[in-house]
This record gives sequence, C-alpha cells and structure tokens, in this order.
Amino acid sequence: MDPRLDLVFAALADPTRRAILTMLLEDDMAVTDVAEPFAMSLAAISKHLAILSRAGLISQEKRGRVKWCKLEPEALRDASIWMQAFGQFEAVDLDAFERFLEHEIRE
Amino acid sequence: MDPRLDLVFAALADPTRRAILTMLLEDDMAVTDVAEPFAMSLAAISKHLAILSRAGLISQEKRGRVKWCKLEPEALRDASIWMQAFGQFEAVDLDAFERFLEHEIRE
DNA sequence: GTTTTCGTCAACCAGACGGTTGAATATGCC
DNA sequence: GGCATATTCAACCGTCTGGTTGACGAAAAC
Repeated sequence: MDPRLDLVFAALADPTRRAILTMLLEDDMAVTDVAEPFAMSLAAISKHLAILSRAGLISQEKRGRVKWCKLEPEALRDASIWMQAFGQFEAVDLDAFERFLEHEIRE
Repeated sequence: MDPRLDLVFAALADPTRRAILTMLLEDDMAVTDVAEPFAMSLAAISKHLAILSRAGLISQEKRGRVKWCKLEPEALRDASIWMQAFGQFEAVDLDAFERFLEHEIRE
C-alpha cells in the first residue's frame, strides 16, 4: 500500500485543511494571511500547513521573513486515480460541481 | 465544511481500510472472510469495518449469524468531486491506473 | 540598535486511533 | 440442550491529533 496515499487522505480529512486548500486555489498566500480567517492560533495553522506540506499538497518557500504557501495539485493525482476504481463515476456533473464549490467557499 | 467528507477521507487514510475496499470491489464478503488475509485480530477488522460503514463507504447486512459487507461507491462521489477542484486533471490515465491496480493487488 | 512582525519550537492537554485480549451475544448444527 | 461459529463489546495500551500558551530566532522597520 502506497504510504503517500495515507498522508494525502489524512491531510484531506480535516475541514480546516480543506478550507486552506480552497483558499490557496485563489492565490499563493503567506502563513499569517492563511491564518487570518480562522479562529485559532497561528501555531495551530502552522501545524496544519506542515501536514499539508508533508503530504505534498502544498509547497512552502521562505522569502525574507515571509513564508509563502503554494498549492501543489499534482499530489492529488494518485489519490484521485485511486478513487476512480470504486466510483465508475460518470463524467462529473459540472452544475453540481459549481454549486458545491459555492457551498464550500461560503462555509 | 461538509463533515461527511471528514469521515470519508479519514476512512481512506488507512491502508488496511483501502485494502478492504479493494477486496470488496470483487464481491460482497462476510466479516470473517474480510479479516482472513490480515495479520490482525477479528476485532480490529470489525472496528475498521465500522469506520468504513460510518463513512458510508460500505453497508453491512446481517443474514443469519453472518454479516455481509458491500461496497457503496457512491459515498466516494462527493469526495471525488471535491478533489476535481484542485487537479484540473485531464482524463484519467488508464494505463497508469491499470499498473496501479496490478501493484495494488500484488501487495 | 531597539522594537515589531513572521513563523516555528517545546511542552502540555484532552481526545481519537489502531491495536490487543477476554468476555459476551447471537445464530446454526447435531 | 449443548457445542461450535460469527461478530461485537469492554477495557486497556501506546501513539498520533488538534488545539493551547509562552519562549525563541530571524528578518524588517524605524
């Protein structure tokens, strides 16, 4: 069993981390800016980012005293392929998908 | 944030549980038969199955003294849709998928 | 060169996880 | 009825998780 899948799925299992990924979909962000909308300490967000980073879902690059976080969507590829085995999903319903994304961002 | 996604991704984060799902892809199975190939107690497998069940990834139906486990691939649908947001994946590489499945079965 | 800002580290906490063992509960068989 | 089979329950254990706070180091600002 691919242990990288363990890390990716475990990283995705937390709503805070999924929200962070959604934010990074817009643009790269500094750690402090990532933390801003959440009602938890900077240290907690820093840990979440470390978990996302270990899973390969984001990369972090320090420029000056600011650490920039960048989405790395390729890491989701293996996980996505794995899931195809079970779904035999028909092509994704794009309307439902748009509704879903709106819902996701609102939360 | 959709808490059902928490359960689905957390369930997928464990290699034993992903192996169980792969087995159930073949056919429905009784709990004892699910447990057979694993080097751990029946009680442990029973717990794993409960987690998969809570996540909606399988259903369990008791017939007589045997409890049958059935894959419920629809539960993966929302999770799969969520992941599409980040990948902008081109159509799944079926060759890579075949190789992956072979690798999966060998383990 | 002092002070502020950015981010991590360390220690701690409560709770969940993944496993064990042993007892308990059904159901089926003779 | 009495025994074997299938599965879960209960208690326990060590480890990981998700959060806190406070101290710390490095870069920037003034």
